[in-house]
Amino acid sequence: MVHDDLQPSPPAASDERPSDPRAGAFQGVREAHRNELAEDYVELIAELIHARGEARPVDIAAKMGVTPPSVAKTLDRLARDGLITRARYRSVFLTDAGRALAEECQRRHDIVLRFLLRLGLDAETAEHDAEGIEHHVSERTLALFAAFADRS
Amino acid sequence: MVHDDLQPSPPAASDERPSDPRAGAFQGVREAHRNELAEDYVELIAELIHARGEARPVDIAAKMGVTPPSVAKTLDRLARDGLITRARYRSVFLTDAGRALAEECQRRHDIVLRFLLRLGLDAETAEHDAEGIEHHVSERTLALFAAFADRS
DNA sequence: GACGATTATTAGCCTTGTCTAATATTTGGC
DNA sequence: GCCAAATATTAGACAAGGCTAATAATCGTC
Ligand SMILES: [Mn+2]
Ligand SMILES: [Mn+2]
Ligand SMILES: [Mn+2]
Ligand SMILES: [Mn+2]
Repeated sequence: MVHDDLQPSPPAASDERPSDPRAGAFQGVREAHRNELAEDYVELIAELIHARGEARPVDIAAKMGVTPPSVAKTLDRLARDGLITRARYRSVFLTDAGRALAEECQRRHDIVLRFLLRLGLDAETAEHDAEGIEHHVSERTLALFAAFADRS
Repeated sequence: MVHDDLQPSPPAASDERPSDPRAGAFQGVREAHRNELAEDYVELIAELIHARGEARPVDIAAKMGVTPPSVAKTLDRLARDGLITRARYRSVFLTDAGRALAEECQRRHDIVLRFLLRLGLDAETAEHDAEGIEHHVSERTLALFAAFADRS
């Protein structure tokens, strides 16, 4: 027996837990939530820079509905992750990676929003729901949303 | 000057931050995320009880894709919040409140899922996206989803 | 250019939600 | 009924993300 493996192990599957099919969906949601705050921040920062020429913590705090210290801590994480650059007491800038992410998020946000409006939702509810839904829409779903939003 | 108020304060608004209109959307998303895990758990517990007669931590862990200790800690919070009852080393039961929440979540999950399928999405992606989207769908949006899913 | 108001940061606290390692309990097979 | 395997719990670590209070820096105005 040259290489009698003896493991009746399930068909490989590197290092996951038993992984009920359902588990994959929940893991995907947790993954989305890990990226969510960064996505909303870079998107907002891009908008502030576009609208006012700069993104200041005080404005980020007002738009996000959190306190300035919460913004400071989050910005530190974004800088650590290479999405922004910042100097003490100065406004915030996007790195190339941050700008790329922001554009991707803006595109996705826009599609989801237009989709909800097209479905017949009022503007305020559409914006409210889009802010959460956008992070849980696969590329495949996004394509269907876009097609529906743009249908004649 | 009997009662010269001197506060040019904004039109009341109890105790919120300056609250850009946008901030409300983000606050709503944060609120949804605070309820999310409880919702997924009670929904899953209800399903396990229906399918197998009981909800055991080991099965919850497999379906959620997390470790048993994570389940244990979450179940403690659910018990603290009055959604389940449990005895050590025994399976888990829903309270009336937990059962009510589970039914509400099942209804919502089902509508979102049927909507995505109706839109043309494959089953696996639909289930994946629905697991996240369901927590960010207002009652108003849900009604539109249901109408679309059930349209002739 | 000094000074008060605004803005930013720091320090420190708290909860949630994940994990691993160790321990306790239950259960099924003999 | 015993014992090993399966299951559950506990202990403890850690990161994220929110907060308040205190401090530091900047800015606008005179
Ligand atoms: Mn968002
Ligand atoms: Mn879910
Ligand atoms: Mn669900
Ligand atoms: Mn979410």
